[in-house]
Amino acid sequence: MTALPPDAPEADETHAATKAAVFAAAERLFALHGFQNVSVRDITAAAGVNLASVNYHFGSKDNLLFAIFRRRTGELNRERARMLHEANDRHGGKPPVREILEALFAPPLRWADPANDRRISVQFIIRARSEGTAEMREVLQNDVSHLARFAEALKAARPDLPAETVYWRLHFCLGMAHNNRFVEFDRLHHLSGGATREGDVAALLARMLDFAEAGFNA
Amino acid sequence: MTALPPDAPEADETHAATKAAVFAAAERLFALHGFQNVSVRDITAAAGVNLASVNYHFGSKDNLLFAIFRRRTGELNRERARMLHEANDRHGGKPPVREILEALFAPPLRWADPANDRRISVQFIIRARSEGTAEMREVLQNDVSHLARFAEALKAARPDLPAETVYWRLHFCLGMAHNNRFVEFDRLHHLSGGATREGDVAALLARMLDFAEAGFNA
DNA sequence: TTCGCGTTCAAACGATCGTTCGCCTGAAGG
DNA sequence: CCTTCAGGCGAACGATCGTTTGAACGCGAA
Repeated sequence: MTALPPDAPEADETHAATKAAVFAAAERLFALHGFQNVSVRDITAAAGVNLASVNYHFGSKDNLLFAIFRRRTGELNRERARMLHEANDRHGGKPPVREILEALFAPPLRWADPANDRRISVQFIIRARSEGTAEMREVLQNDVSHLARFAEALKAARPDLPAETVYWRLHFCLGMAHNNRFVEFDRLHHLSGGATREGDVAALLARMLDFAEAGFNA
Repeated sequence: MTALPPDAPEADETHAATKAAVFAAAERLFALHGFQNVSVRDITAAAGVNLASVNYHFGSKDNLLFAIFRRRTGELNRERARMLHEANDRHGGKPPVREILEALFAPPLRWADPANDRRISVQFIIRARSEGTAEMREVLQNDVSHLARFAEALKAARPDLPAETVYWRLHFCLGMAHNNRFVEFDRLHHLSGGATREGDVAALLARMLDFAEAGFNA
């Protein structure tokens, strides 16, 4: 019997608590230990469900990772686009550089707040970007079309800059954003002798915007 | 076997060509596909040696990764320290921010030059930072003491800035440096429609320094 | 009740992994 | 000559992996 799992496309709000438990446990374990270092048995054990649940509800371990990545990146991109849209409305379609970069930096930073239950999702996304399988590059292509709106907004905010300069500086900003991992925070905390704390996300956002805005307007 | 002139820059005690072949093949495969995605059989097949060679010459697969990481990070840190030392000599012990950051950015960028045979080593280091095992954190601790010299130099160049601000901005600069992966370059190239090329490392270094210097002096 | 169906369960399968074992080669040293 | 031994070789071991199987369970509908 080739029983295919009932794959509801987006609104998979089925009554199966097992699927949600697997999803949550997998996201957490992947974010903490990496995709390859977490086995299906680890996931199902942490979720308190049967071993076969992963393949039943998601088809395969790769599909599970893909499903988590697709949902979280979709949520993140939507929130970024919403903030960019609001900045457009506030400034008649031509927001300044700082507010464009704020729409890029603020969503993942707010998620990374220790009081936010999405804190683990940011770590998952950042880690998935590094260990991305070839299957996830198609989502990254969609991510490119999403970033294009930020590039256009930045080019409109600084029409005097060459386009390739805008692209490179957007690349530098993305590097800053993707570097906000637990490991890097720990190293920074150890380097500074405890002077730096990432707990205050509002202060960290201001620091990032100060740095990135000045760099972009160099 | 008589001691033949070691054209390979490895400073190993043995004269076994097999060990060097394993080292080179493993570094290349790890950099391209990641640590977990490369098996010992892949390495030995690419090196044209026997399967048992890895465990004979390096003890284990983890030790092999560790040996490559230790050598490459040592070389990179030494070159960075040398450039920082030269900048100190040029400016009487108080070099400006831009030259400090150049000592941080230039070595891995020069290695990443397409004409440089160390190009793959930079990709290995960057990838190893992301997938680092717990065994490699001790090397990262040594890396912290290495970065401390850059932090001190930056604090001396900008004594008006709070120390924690210097640490955070150094963290941002490291994020910029660690983001120079093939995947990110490809995405940037695709986003800009081909307007950005990373081939000219001198131009890229200038772009990074323009951005980072302005951000640091914000 | 009986049936159908979605879901969960224990158990195993086949593949791949890192590692180890025993044996063979070939040159150095007496 | 024989001995020694580091290095290379094929073959296998034990473990773990993702996945599949077939039966059992729970429950609404007929």
